[in-house]
Amino acid sequence: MARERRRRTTIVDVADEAGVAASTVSRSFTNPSRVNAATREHVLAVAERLGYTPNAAARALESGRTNTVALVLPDITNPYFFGLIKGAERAAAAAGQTLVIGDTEENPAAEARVVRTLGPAVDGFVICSSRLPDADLVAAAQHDPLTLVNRQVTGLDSVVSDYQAGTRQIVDHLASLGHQGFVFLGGPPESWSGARRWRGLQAAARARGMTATRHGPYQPTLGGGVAAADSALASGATALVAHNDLLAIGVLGRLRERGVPVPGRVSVVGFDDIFGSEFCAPPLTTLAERVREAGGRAVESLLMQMQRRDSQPARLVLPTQLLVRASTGPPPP
Amino acid sequence: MARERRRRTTIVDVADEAGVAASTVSRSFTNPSRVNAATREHVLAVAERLGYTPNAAARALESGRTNTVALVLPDITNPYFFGLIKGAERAAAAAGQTLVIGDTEENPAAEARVVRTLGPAVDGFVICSSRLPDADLVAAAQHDPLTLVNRQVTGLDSVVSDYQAGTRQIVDHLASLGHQGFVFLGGPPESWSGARRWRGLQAAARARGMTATRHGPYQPTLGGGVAAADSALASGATALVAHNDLLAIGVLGRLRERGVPVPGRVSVVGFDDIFGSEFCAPPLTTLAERVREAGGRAVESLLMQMQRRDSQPARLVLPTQLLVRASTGPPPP
DNA sequence: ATGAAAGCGCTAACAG
DNA sequence: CTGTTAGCGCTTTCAT
Repeated sequence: MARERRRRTTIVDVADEAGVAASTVSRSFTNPSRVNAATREHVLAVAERLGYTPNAAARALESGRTNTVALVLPDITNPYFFGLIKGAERAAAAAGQTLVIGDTEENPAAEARVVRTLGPAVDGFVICSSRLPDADLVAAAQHDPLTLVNRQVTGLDSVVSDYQAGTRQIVDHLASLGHQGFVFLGGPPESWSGARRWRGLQAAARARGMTATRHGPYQPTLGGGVAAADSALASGATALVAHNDLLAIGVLGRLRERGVPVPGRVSVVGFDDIFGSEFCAPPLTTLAERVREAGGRAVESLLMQMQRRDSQPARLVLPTQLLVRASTGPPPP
Repeated sequence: MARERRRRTTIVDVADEAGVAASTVSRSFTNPSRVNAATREHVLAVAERLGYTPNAAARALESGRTNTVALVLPDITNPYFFGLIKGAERAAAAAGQTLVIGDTEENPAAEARVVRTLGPAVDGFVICSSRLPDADLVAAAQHDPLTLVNRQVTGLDSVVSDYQAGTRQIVDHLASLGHQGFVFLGGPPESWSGARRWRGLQAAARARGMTATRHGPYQPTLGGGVAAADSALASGATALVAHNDLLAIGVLGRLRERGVPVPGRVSVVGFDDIFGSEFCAPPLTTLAERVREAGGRAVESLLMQMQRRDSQPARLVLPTQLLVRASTGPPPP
């Protein structure tokens, strides 16, 4: 069965059919104010009738603007990023931009490659949880507008969560329940946000006179929860704060497996409020970030940056919110 | 603080620096066989030194190929699509293609718009769970290569799951536990896969001499589970098969809220094996689809289709697998 | 094997 | 307000 493909309608086809010059058609689309309203209406009608769609590649070639922004992140399937992606996608769509997503597989080399190859094809980058050294990020920003999420680098735009306040909320919560200390189940050592979380927890614990011990690093996955739970249990801790919800849910699973009551014997706190943390067993107490907003704001900041070039870098810090669910309670007597 | 941007290196820069013509540089990249090996090596070295990256837009303009494929789906944040996205992304990357994702917000008009505007910018489409009528899909395929996921239309490439076998597995499982019938909690009436699922369940039930009743339609979300659970409970059913896991998990939540033991009083089965279905309470028995493979195969089928144009449409049917977890058991005595 | 030249579809001066 | 004229960076004949 033959599937033929029609040649796509170009601006010239529309111009001929409408009896005007190609540039008038172009202006009718991109610069409506500089064309007679009646002419424009006619052109648009003809374009519509012919099924004309501007060719993005051609437009990009001339104007240099691709109307495409790239969202680069370590792993699309990590539920932490879902909201981020959606937020970025919405913001991009609202601004008439196409969003391409680059998955770096948690790999710095792949990340560098993605940024390099996508460079000429996009107007700018939103890079999340980058694994690249500061210098590389600064260098990349030389070529293309750039906004970081979950990372701050001097001179670059960024959107991060307020871990200082957030970790204090967690520690206050545990303290108010009567816990004397907690174990932090650490994630990857290179994780920028992991470091911030731990630092915040330490500071808040110190201020409260609580003990804070770090275990790990563990894989920030469900599977990582097994070792993390066992280690924490052996330490006799009454409260566990996990690097993220994925790990926390894994910990919960392991504890159930070992018949350890939560929160009767240990309380568990996570970070992120990912999909699933409300219906795992027991529902997880966690520090929610405004990930969706972060994604949206990052794109907006990027677009803004493209408008007025030389300005102060925008550093956004988003508030966090502690969701107290069923995985935390008083320590055992 | 001024952030300057360097002009990007072009093919001409490389040509000048290497002392050859631009066309030779071009050939060195895209047609290695038609250039002297030594020249090519030299050109490549110079390109590397200058940090040259081909401009995709310019390349697309001339060649017509954009090396970009679009993945169009109703909702990026729906966990059902995570694996699909990842699979598609991997397959695209492996083939040197960029993947852009179009979110249609479950909206046929938005879907049509996405397909139309993305058309000239991509080499082809993978459209998942399309809400568009067959005719529109066929029309779209006139312009661009197209592969459908979760949908079959005569003459078009498609990748779907084997619901016939899958639903039989579900029904056999329930029968083997001693259930005499079940209630199907339906999703959106327009859902192609929902219709297939129900049809398969009915057929399998008939073959087994079981009763199958459809309730709904319900929103295929966690929230939809409230009404679905209440309605099913009122009917006195001993087993519920939900339109998808999202709904099933919502049902589980509602049942717990009402103090109904699962599977003691009712068994619950879902579809999809989404993230979370293994750690909800109780872990969900569900029919797993090979979503990741589906995404990958769809992209591959698309790429294949772009090579040899007029051929038989490829219709792929992927096997499913019943994951028996803790939400199903014998009916109450 | 390589170079010169002609566009791809569109936008952006520059005239008129 | 609109048409003409150059290209954007690259690929692709067509010569050499």
